[in-house]
Amino acid sequence: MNPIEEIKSALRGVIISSLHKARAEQALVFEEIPPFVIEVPREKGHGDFACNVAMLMAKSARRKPREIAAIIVDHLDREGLDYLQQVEVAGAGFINIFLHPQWLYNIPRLVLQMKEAYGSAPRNGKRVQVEFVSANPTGNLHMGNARGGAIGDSLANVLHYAGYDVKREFYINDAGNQIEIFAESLEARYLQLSGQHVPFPENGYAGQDVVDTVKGILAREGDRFLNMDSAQRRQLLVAMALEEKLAYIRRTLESFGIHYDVWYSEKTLHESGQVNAVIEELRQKGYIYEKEGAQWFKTTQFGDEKDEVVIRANGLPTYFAADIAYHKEKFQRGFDWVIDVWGADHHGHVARMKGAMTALGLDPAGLDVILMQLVRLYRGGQIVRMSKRTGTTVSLDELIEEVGRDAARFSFVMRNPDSHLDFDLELAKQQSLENPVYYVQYAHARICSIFRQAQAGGIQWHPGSEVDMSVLKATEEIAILRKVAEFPMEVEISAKTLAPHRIARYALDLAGLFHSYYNHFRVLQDDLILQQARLNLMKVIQIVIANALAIIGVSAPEQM
RNA sequence: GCGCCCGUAGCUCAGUAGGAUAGAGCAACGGUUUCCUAAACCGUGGGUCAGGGGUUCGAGUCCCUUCGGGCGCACCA
Repeated sequence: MNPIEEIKSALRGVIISSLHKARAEQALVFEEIPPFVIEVPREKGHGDFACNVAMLMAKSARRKPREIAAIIVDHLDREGLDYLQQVEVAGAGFINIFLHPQWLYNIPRLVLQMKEAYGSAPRNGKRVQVEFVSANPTGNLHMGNARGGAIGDSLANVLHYAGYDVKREFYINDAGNQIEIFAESLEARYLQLSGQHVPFPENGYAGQDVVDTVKGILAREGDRFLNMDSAQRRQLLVAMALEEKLAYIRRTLESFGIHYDVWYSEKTLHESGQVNAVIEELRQKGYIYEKEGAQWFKTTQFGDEKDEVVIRANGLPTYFAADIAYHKEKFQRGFDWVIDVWGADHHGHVARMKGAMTALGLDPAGLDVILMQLVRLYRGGQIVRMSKRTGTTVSLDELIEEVGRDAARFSFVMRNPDSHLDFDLELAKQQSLENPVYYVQYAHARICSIFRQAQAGGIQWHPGSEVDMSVLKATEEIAILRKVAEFPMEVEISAKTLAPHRIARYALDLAGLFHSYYNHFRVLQDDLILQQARLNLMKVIQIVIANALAIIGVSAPEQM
């Protein structure tokens, strides 16, 4: 149920039949109707909806746009559409359509019926997987992971709302070169903390968190690893450390409001032979060759600048090889649509991955990658350097502790993933106007307060159909109803364009309309009919704000 | 050097799949409380949409180019 889309499609139908009628009467000559839009004009004076078809047809119909528009208006079947109030030709040839406000008075009933489901589309039967964060389990979660987590989780929420069957997945990089280095780092720290003078690996994980992990292991396990051979020692150390790191990652993300359906281990892809199998498949299709002892995948055939190694000269597969197997496996699991949320530093990987899918006979259009630009962290205007290796970073758990989950999530989701984000901790934690999350939450809390007041005053609220909404005649009230009507469309566009930040913007807009309204109109007042209608209006705003906040992953407090 | 992303008000950012007179918040200045929460509201000032060219009836939006910033260009992930 999408009120705006319904009206738009009705308008579209009426305009198309008007065009056909005009042609039948030889008032207009054209071959076919170009794809045109019915849109919501920015200017209120331009009507509730506007159509650009006349301008698009001008060339082929060899008439001036305004003439065509006038012909369309003349042939319009005004009886064919409810609520039609006025249609006029304007500007360069726009058809501006004004509707009777009556079309909005049914919206509250719909919202009150659907409640938390308002804005959602019927299940469409499509399965989509969103993989996000997938941080290396070798260190703390950083700001990039926080942004990816907020965006990925909200996107999953939006897609669910838009009718998809959504699964959230975390890919655990528990194999490969980084894990080797991690193991070496752990071993070095273990030996050092046991009093031995051994060098720390040049590219090792130098962060304090690794030291802490090893201290914990020493406390629990003692020095029993000292007498083992190095390979066994590393294996045991890394197994324990990974378990600890994963527990930390899971715990932190849960406290950020993120719950995964699947934690997928890279290691299992290697152990099950799927990585080797997919390389074999590519080899048989002629995409693999050997050079300097390594196995190369001809990614240049898919537009890459250079070919890519999949099996190193030492016989070990690269990350890319495992990722190919992983993505193949995703589609084997039956997902119609696979979405990855990656940091912008991985952008070079996208074309390769899609190329690999093409090579395997999979449709690369089934894969979408959201590349989010990196986060630059500030504290009171001073840049905070992020480095996983040196450990001088603010981790996600520290962010939640300092800024709070709601403010952090809202700040991340509010921004377009494409934007280079300057995140200032001081601003984000201010419970002030700098911080839009409170503005939205406050709208929700204020409405709750109105209902508490009503109850305390013995005012009965009658939700639903028996209330006459048409007493809401103020332009502010019409504007709110209209905004509320747009919510399902907003969800749909957000899902289609993979842009959850639109929901945050929408919530801000609606909260703004509410606050302004609140300061100019009284809900609880003597005119009982108006009071009931306004209570309904308030309830509707409350529901929509709560739904929007739920998508963003932010709480909707009843009191602030 | 090559590729991707970004450049919109003093600051942080929107800009609805190319539409009509480019918006919001903050900051600045001036107002609003006997009234459902002042974490709010109202008003004022503030723009060569980085520069240039092109496509189009119409460009912040698409193409080319210059400049500036970020990120990639490993037998790392």
